[in-house]
Amino acid sequence: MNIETILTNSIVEAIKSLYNHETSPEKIQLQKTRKEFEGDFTLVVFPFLQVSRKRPEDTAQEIGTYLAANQPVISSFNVVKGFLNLAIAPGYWIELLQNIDNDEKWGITPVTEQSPLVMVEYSSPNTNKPLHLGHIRNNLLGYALSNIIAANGNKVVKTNIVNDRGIHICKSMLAWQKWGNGETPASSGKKGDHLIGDYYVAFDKHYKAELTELMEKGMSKEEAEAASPLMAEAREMLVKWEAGDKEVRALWEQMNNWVYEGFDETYKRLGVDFDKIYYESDTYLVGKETVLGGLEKGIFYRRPDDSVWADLSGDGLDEKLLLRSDGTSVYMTQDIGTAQLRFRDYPIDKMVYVVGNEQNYHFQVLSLLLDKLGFSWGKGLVHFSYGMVELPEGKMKSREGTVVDADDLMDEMIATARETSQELGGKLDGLTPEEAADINRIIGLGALKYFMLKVDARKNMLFNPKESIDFNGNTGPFIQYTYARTRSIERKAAEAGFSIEGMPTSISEKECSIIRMLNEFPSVIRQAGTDYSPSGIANYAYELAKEYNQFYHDFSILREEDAAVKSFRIKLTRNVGKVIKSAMNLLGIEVPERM
RNA sequence: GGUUCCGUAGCUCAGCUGGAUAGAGCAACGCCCUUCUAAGGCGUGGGUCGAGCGUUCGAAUCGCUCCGGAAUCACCA
Repeated sequence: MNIETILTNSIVEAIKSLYNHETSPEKIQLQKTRKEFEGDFTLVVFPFLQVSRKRPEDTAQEIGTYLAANQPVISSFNVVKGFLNLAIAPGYWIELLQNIDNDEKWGITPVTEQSPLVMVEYSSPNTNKPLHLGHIRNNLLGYALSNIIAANGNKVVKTNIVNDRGIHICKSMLAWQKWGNGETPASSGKKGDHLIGDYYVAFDKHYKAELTELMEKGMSKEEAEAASPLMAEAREMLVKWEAGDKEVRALWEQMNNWVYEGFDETYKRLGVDFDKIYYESDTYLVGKETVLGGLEKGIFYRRPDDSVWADLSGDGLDEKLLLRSDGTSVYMTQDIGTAQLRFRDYPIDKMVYVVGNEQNYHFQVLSLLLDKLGFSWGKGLVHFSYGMVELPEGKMKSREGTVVDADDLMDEMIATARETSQELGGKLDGLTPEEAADINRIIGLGALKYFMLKVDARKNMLFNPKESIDFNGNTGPFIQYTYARTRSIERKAAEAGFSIEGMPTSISEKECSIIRMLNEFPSVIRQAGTDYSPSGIANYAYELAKEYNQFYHDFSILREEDAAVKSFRIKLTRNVGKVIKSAMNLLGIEVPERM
């Protein structure tokens, strides 16, 4: 049984015995004792003053005396104002460490046949430009979230909806036809997604030039936009695409495939993956059917101009367009279609959408619409809404060239890790160039990933490419470094043929504190699964690493004379490593064996 | 204007189901490598937790009002 549960039960018992009053375990406020006080757990006694009818100090003293006499796990206690600090007997901590050591998957809830199925959608790129910094946050959050949900005993299906159709991709296609001279990823050496992105930019450049020209001839901006031949061509291409024009479709497929090859490379490098990918070109028609079905059932209504709408005023929202007057789909319709397909493919119990907070309203509406259409998980869908990544200059704007490209950023991170390794000197001696490169990759990406994941996902975050990423302090590399140390200790203990001989009779406060942290891990995972909070795991990993580094600095482990103490410390080290690795795995951050 | 979210140290962020003197890291300054990894450890300085009112034994945390910032309210996706 969990130590906190044991204490809580004893406290309930104490209150009953001392004051003849029944309390429920939820009312017991038990917290970690703060560093400046002595003890492991602290009971706040203020809530019991009413039943004890005594001063806070006296009440705490009474409860403490009772607990010390009746609960063998408690070795001593002290009272500060209304706070009862309880110290746990070393023997119990030692036993706890043993239990943790015996559990290979400490904190992870196994998945069974009966486990609910949670589908997590993330990434959701457009196929007209490469992934950027915002996508990185999305991908890392989505992947980490999937791991956390799985660790809480759910079946997880990771999914990606690719926005592969629409005017945006037509723009790239048109530009490529006009100015591409048949350029391919192979001929140019460019990644496919970057190649297509370049043509998207080229379209915009020519379009802008065209507008300027038209406006110089005296047109207003609106008139120029309407008259632009380039835009007209793009729209015409979209119409052809919708009509299934062979030539357009062939070009579309070829260009999209280039993009997918590029995306795959980026995803692989980022360390994220998907179980099932959906394409909007497959789902948008299904969405239209579903909406028309809803229209027949009277869930939606048709306006005189033939457009189809949902009236959500009963739910405190506005009316929402679902099909344009020309019968074509809008964004919402496509999401409904995607939901429909997914529901056919999987027995979904819960759906999680990892999408930026600019779409909060969209998902509020989607939830209501899906519910009205009869999807059991519609009402309970989770929009995991994350904040924007901002640059020192403000928001990223592709037109102004202030986007931070995902591939470039990863390159830079790895290069920085390499430079730092070299500066520190001797770090990667004795390794092959391949091994060293791999460690630099792990560290560089670890820094990036941890930086993105440690902050509360809901909040907008600031990313300063020059200053934000550091390798010291509260960073991924610090945690990785701590892990590498634990592995080094383990290796050396193994080389020395060290065997476990007995257990110490007393342990230091720092050691108690570390075990208390290891003991917390399952509830940290549970909490992160409840709040959908990767940052909770990240901050925990940092705290644990910091605690261990202090311990490492102050205590000798391998040079300890007493065999029992030594084996205890090695075991502690091993489990710190195990938990750090597990936490980092949940976040999708690799951890190096040495660095 | 309506709705939602955010405001904590110079900077980046924790802490938020109410609990002790509000914590880290970065940046600045000062110590510690003959020791299992110094990507480390120790120390110093730095705060009216946006403002005010309320709830109570107790508020960064809960409620209300205001001030600042962001997102959204499209026959765009």
